[in-house]
Amino acid sequence: MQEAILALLAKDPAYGYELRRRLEAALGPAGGALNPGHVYVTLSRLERAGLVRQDGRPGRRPHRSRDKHVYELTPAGRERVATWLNDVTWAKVAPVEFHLKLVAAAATGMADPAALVDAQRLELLRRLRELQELARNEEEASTGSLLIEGAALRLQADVRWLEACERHWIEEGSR
Amino acid sequence: MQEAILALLAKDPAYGYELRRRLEAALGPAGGALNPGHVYVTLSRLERAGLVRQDGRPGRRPHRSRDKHVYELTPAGRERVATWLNDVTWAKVAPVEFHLKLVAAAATGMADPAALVDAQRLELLRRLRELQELARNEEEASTGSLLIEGAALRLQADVRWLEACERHWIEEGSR
DNA sequence: ACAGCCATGTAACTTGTTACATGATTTT
DNA sequence: AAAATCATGTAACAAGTTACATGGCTGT
Repeated sequence: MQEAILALLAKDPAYGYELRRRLEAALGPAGGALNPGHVYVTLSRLERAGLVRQDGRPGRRPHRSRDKHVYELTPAGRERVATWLNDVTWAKVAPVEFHLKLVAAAATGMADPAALVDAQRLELLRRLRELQELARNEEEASTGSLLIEGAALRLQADVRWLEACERHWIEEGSR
Repeated sequence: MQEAILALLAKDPAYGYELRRRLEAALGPAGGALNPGHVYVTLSRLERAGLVRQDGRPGRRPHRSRDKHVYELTPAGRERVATWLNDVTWAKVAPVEFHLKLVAAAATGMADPAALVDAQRLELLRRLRELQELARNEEEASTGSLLIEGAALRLQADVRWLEACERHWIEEGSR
């Protein structure tokens, strides 16, 4: 979130409500809803951290500008964006949670691993269809559709992984 | 984390340090290190929430048991585990962050999208090799190797997605 | 005796998240 | 005039994370 807002401000100064709109636009329909309060919380924290400041020029805009609080990056903020852009960190991608579920199900007998895999696959396929639906309403080569494709590729990988889980846990179970 | 600890306790009662070991064992080398303090923080929060309680039988173990705090699930905790097992929620999987980087790079000129994609691909391929290395040291059909495969499949999907990013942002840029 | 692992915890901080309150402006 | 949208924020809590402090036990 912090980086997202800094990135948007790197383009040009803006006030909170618009940041929220821009963020939703940048993420497209795959991004999901966004609590409006969150933006302001984040902005004030960024301000406290000295990465962002309130634009000093008040009363500048003649039209619909009453008490909008326009924020802009400080030099420190700009540097942070630059660092972020060049940082190749990639969030951990192991599907840890479901893996734990299978382990727990097998160890406790509280659920059947095969049933878990089945239910999960149905859910993932449902999500894939949902994404296809979203893609259909999105312009062909928009940045939003690119993000949708990223999500879809991962989901497909997860579906393939579920097959591996099945082989592992079912064949294990039937031995 | 909370669910992870509850899941482990569903198998049988345990004390903090052992939970940590079991968790690392369940996740295998792909899970990454785990701050020991975290387990205790989580346990005390779970206790406050009434999902976990300290085993009432003290001095039970004749051997190396001095002041180990053994925790077990409460009925509420057990129910929570059951709910968790049957919940097909799947964490959002869109590669949002890198997408934002590309948008920001293109909009601000602070970085070259093509360079970002290249650097990122190198990093992902490096991680893939790392995973292969881990898999080699792991038993053939262990649960740990299954998790590694899940991570690898996602990484491969991400690499393919980077190619889509390239097509999108590079061809866009050269027009 | 000493190193190293076993074992537990607390204080402090960061981030995400929600619920709620407030009021201006625009549209119908 | 009412409803919807624009716009800003605060209080409070939940969860992850780290740094640090403490002391017992075990093998050499």
